Amino acid sequence: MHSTAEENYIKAIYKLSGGGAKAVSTTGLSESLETKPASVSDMLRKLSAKDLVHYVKYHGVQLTEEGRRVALKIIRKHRLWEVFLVQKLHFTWDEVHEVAEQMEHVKSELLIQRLDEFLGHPRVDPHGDPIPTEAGELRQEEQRVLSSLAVEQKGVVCRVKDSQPAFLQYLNKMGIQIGSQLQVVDKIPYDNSLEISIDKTKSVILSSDVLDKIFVINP
Amino acid sequence: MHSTAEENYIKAIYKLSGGGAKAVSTTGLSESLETKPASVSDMLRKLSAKDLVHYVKYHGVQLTEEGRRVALKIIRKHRLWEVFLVQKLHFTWDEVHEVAEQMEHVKSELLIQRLDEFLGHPRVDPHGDPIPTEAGELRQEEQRVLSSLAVEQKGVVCRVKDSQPAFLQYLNKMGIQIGSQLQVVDKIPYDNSLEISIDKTKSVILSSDVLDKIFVINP
DNA sequence: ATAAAAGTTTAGGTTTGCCTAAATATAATT
DNA sequence: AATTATATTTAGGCAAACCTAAACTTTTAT
Repeated sequence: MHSTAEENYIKAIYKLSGGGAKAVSTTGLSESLETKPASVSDMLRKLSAKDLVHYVKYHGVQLTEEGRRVALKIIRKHRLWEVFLVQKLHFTWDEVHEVAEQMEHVKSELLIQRLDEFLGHPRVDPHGDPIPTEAGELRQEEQRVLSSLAVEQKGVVCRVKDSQPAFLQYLNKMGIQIGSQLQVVDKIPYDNSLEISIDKTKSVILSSDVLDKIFVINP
Repeated sequence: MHSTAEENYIKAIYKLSGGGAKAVSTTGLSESLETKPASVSDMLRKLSAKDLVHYVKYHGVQLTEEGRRVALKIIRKHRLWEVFLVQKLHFTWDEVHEVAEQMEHVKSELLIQRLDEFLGHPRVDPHGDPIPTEAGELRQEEQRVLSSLAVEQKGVVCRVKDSQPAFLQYLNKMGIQIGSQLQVVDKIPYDNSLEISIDKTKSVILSSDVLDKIFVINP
């Protein structure tokens, strides 16, 4: 098994490299992890010995296939815990990160399987980022603007375009958050507003201004 | 804040001393923590410097008031997570410990507050052990053997004495688990068996053997 | 093309938490 | 009371993960 420190390096490399694609610099990592470059060099040598990264001195690191697998596992755990914290314990978006950062290192396959089940196999975290599958795949969902849905069509909120407090508060009042299950009930042709049902419980009318700012994926 | 290792020592001292009462030996701790006695001596010096324990060389340790406070906080976290794992994620009694052992070290006041709320402020963990309050108090519920209840009396199952699979499966079949609400319906003097109603729905006859292994607290 | 600047690695050191082996204190036995 | 046995501590080391300072590469700018 890997140490917490190792896991944090792997995760940081994954993020900085944009999913394991490009190589990452020592300084970049040291800034991201808030450690000194010398410490990073140290750790990269160790990770390289474990074949979690390809490391060429003075020329940066990249994740190996195995490293990428490990990264996705950690990210899966992190995002599932974020969903738990927001949906079940009513944390706000800004409160979750620090705690999820700790929970992601708890070791138990069964725990994550059961948590995933308990949460209803969510596909995005509270920030709208996709949750890797158990198999370690990061399926990129096709995102659509809510305004583009036809009557009867469904979608799960995955992203909002406007992050101003006023807008977020409005969504909150409506009962809409990332992960909410929406369905178009009716279309009002006069002003292109839509009647939307939220989580199969209540329904509201949203103006086309608002509809243009909400993105959904297929349920 | 305290390290995971420190927290584990504090918890072990608490447990071995029976709640912080008596002093605990180096060897006792080393066995309980699966480390060598020399390592324990080492750590005790450190904990003593932090005033978490009273440590007199060659004569054992005891928790200070502060140490006891810390211990109860950890135990509270551990037991709340156990409740979560069993009640929400459907872990079995034997699967919870290892995982709760890791989760108890996650640092966040808010997390524990919210978890407690989410679980409905449970008073005992899945093994029937009491959960310390947020204030750090261990209210000791009076536990009674089920066999000691008179006709009409009620109780909530808080623990069972026998943890062999056969017995647990039997209870499961009967529909009895920790938290079940029981009431004595009738007494059969011939063999001291009792007719017990379970969660106000059905009722069964339990032999005195079984009755002696089930403990309840006042509802 | 070469010197200066920036980035990276190595060398040597620290702390935490563990280890073994040796020394010392306490307890048990004769 | 003296000796043996057991428990505990001290001394010296090791690995992980960090640090600073110095050495070395690569890049940039003259």
